[in-house]
Amino acid sequence: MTEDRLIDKIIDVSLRRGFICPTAEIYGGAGGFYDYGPLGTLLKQKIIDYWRQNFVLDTDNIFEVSGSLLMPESVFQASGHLDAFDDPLTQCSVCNSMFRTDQLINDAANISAEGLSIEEQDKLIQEHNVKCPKCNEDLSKSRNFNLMFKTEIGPSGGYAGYLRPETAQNIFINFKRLTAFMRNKLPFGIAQTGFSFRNEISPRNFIIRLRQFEQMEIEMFFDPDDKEVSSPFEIAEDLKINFVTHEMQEKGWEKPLSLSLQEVKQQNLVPNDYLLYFFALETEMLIDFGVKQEDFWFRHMLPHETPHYSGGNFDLEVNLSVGHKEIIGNAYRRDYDLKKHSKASNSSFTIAYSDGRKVLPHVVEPSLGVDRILYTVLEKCYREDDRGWSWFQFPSIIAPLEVAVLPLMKKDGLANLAYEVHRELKNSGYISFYDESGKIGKRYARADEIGIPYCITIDYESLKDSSMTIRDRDSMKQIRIPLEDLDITLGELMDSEVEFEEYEQ
RNA sequence: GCGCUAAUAGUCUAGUGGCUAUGACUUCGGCCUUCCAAGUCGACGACCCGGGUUCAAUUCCCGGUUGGCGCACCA
Repeated sequence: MTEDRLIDKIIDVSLRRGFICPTAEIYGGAGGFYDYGPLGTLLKQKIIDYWRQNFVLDTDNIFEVSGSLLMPESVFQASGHLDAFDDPLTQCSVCNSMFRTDQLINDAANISAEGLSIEEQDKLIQEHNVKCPKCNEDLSKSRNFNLMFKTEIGPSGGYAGYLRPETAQNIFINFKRLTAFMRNKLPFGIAQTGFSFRNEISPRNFIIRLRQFEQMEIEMFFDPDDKEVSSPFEIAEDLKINFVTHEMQEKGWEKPLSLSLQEVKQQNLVPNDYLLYFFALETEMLIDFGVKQEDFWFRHMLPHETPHYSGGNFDLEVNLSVGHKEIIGNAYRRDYDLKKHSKASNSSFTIAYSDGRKVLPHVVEPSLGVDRILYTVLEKCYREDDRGWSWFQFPSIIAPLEVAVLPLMKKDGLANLAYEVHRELKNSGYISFYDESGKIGKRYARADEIGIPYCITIDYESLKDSSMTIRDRDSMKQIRIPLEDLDITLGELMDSEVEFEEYEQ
């Protein structure tokens, strides 16, 4: 058991306790698709709620929208996804290795095959006698592999549609409506959460690489001449973040730099201050979710890792048991998307100032992977002892179930009173769970395993004076409080306004 | 997508060309029980899918699906 990899333990408890399971499992499943069960859904909802509150609602100039998952081909023609996601692949006839045709041509003949048709590319392979780089044998005819899911809209069949490969495009194509709503004033942000789809060649690692995944994104539009954030966006200059520069990657690095946002700014490590604004929110979010700061960093992506139009991409990477994984991408997309859609749709996306100056906004995009963040939380909150028992040390703010109400025993009216308390907690808005089966110790363990932070126990003293105990998951200690204080005390504990130890006397 | 490998209750696992396919834990019900999974009685629950060989396939063969590892891919 202890030899198991951490991810296997996470999968095991996910299946057993209703967090996550494979989609269509009884029919053999489908690679890259997972369903969220009761606890997984609650946990995911809490993650999204946190993002909505802290990234969107707490800021004046950011609003959330909700766009279609399926959109017509013209959108992706304009966005570039149809070309960029459509890779011609060729295969060696002997060793069966797969290669991207355009890259082979580029490597072997030093010709850019970008934009050429698949037939033209195969012709170039023949003309230049390009062979398999591994075993020098003949290559098969190329075939296209498109990472987007295609379907048809309507009954006639002539109107192609695609599932969106990122949430962002909804926002760019609605830009005129959105600027009107924002009364043509920069800066502003448009947020969106929802599913995106990519037909990945090889999904791996549970919910780390999925074919259907959920994103939380903001497109932050600003005047490119105005690199510093303006009100109401303020930067927590003293906040320290972990950062990996281009230079460090060239030399080889072991530990990221710990820099204050002010230092990052002074050293010109990022192209604009909006990135810093989101670095701060992302760092605070992960810490609030129970991830230690030493376990994640922002890495300035190398030029070959970013699209040509990027003004700089900064991945938030986490040190997970399955390797260093990107769970958040911060992309400075400049005006690439607006420019493309403006041209393709023949509409103007510029914003005019009163002095007559016109500007096409630039955009910074913090793109948060919900599933990857959720997996990170599961892994970083997972605890086990030498008996092999495990539990999740979820911070209250994301615990799927917030409180369990347990009668010490079922008999003597303890169960009835406990159930009443449970109903009252539900009425007060807590996500409360009632459990009366078996023994009290077993029920504590069951509650711990799924990370319930507090258990309310109803005992014989409760029958006399309506008092009850609150048990803290992490210390296993208990305090006794009167019924009338339960709501407030629990609320203070959940909000971390008061530490559990302070209630002990 | 390629190569290697695996697939038996919710989880982990034993085993077999042939009666009714092990065991543990979990779950549910009962008894016991005045605070941290270990007492007791009982119950539910499985051979990944399709084809082939065979009198008979969970077992052997072929194909597929899914997972793991490696390669490739990841604008």
